Amino acid sequence: MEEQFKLDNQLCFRLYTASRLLTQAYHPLLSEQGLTYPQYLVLLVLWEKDAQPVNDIAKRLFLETNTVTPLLQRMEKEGIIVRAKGSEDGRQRIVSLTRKGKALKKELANVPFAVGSAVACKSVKPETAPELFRMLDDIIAKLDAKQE
Amino acid sequence: MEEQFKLDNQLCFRLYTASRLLTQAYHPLLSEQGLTYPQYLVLLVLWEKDAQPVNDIAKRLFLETNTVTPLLQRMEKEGIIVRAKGSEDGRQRIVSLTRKGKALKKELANVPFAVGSAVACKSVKPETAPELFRMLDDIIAKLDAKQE
DNA sequence: TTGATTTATATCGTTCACGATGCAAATATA
DNA sequence: TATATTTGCATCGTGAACGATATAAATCAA
Repeated sequence: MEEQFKLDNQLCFRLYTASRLLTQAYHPLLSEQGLTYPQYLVLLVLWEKDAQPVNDIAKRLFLETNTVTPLLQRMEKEGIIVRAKGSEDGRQRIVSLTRKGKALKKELANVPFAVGSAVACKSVKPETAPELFRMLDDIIAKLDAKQE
Repeated sequence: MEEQFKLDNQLCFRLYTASRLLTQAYHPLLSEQGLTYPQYLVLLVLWEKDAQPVNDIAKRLFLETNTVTPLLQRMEKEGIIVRAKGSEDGRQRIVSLTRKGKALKKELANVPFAVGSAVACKSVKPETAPELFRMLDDIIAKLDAKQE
C-alpha cells in the first residue's frame, strides 16, 4: 500500500473530521436557540461589529456570498437580523442585528466554555492551544493566498 | 468585547476554515476525474481494503450511513463501485471497487503530493506535521468518545 | 454622456451532512 | 417457535458549501 494513499496519513481528512465532530458538539447548545453553527459564526461576526455588508461578513468567514446570502435570508426570516439596502452604495445590503439577535448573546454566553471543556484533552489545553492555533492559521493563510 | 466570543479565539472556526480551504485545494485535481472530496475518501478506504459493508466505510470516515448511502449510490451510478447484497448477512450491502474504481488509483497518484505541496508552510512540514497530526487525533478521539 | 467593465448580491443546481424516520433481516427473549 | 428487539441500510427534509450564472448599481473609458 502506497503511503500517500493511507487515510491515516491525510491532513485534510483529520481537519475534515475534527471540524465536523467539533461542530456537532455545538449542535445541542445552538439548536436550543434555533441556530446552526454557520449562523452562530455570523452572530460572532456581528457581535464584534454590527451593521456590515454581506461581503464583509463573507470575507471574515472565508465564505462566498452565494453561501452567505441564503444563510442570512434564513436568519432574517427568524428575526435575528435585518438586511437593509445600503444608502451610499445601492448594491450593498447592510446586515444588522435585531433586538433578538443582540439578546442571543446573553443566551449563548456559556457556549464557548461548554464546548471548550468538551474538547479539552491532552493536546488541547491553555498551554498547547496557541501552538495549534498558529499551525491552523498558517494553513489558512497559505491556502487563502492561493485564492486571489 | 468578551474574549470567548471573539472569532479569532475559536478553535472550531479555524478547523472549519482550514478544512474547507484544504478541501477546495483538492477540487481541481478530483473534478478532473469527476470526483468529489468525500467520494475520494471512500476510494481511499476501499483502496486500503476492498469489499466492505456500508457501515464499515461509514465508521472509518466518522460519518453516518445516511450520508454515505447516497454518496455510494452516486458512485455506483458513475461505475466506480458496485453495491452487492451481503451473502451471510442479508441486511448488509458490500461495496466493491469496479475496474474503473481501481484504475482511478493510478490517475490520482499525484494528488497527495500536489496537495501536500500546496499546503506546505512554516507550520506544516515533515518535522512538525506529526505534532499537528497528534493534536488533531486527540481532538477526534475525545469528541468521538462522546458519541457512544 | 454613452457604452463597457467591474462590483455587490442573488439565484440555481448538485452534493454533502445530519436529524428523524422507515423497513427488512438478524438476533434475543419469552 | 412466536414475539420483541436490535441492527444495517435507505428515505426524507433542511441547511449549508460552492461552481456557474444572472442582475442591478457603480465606476471607468471613449
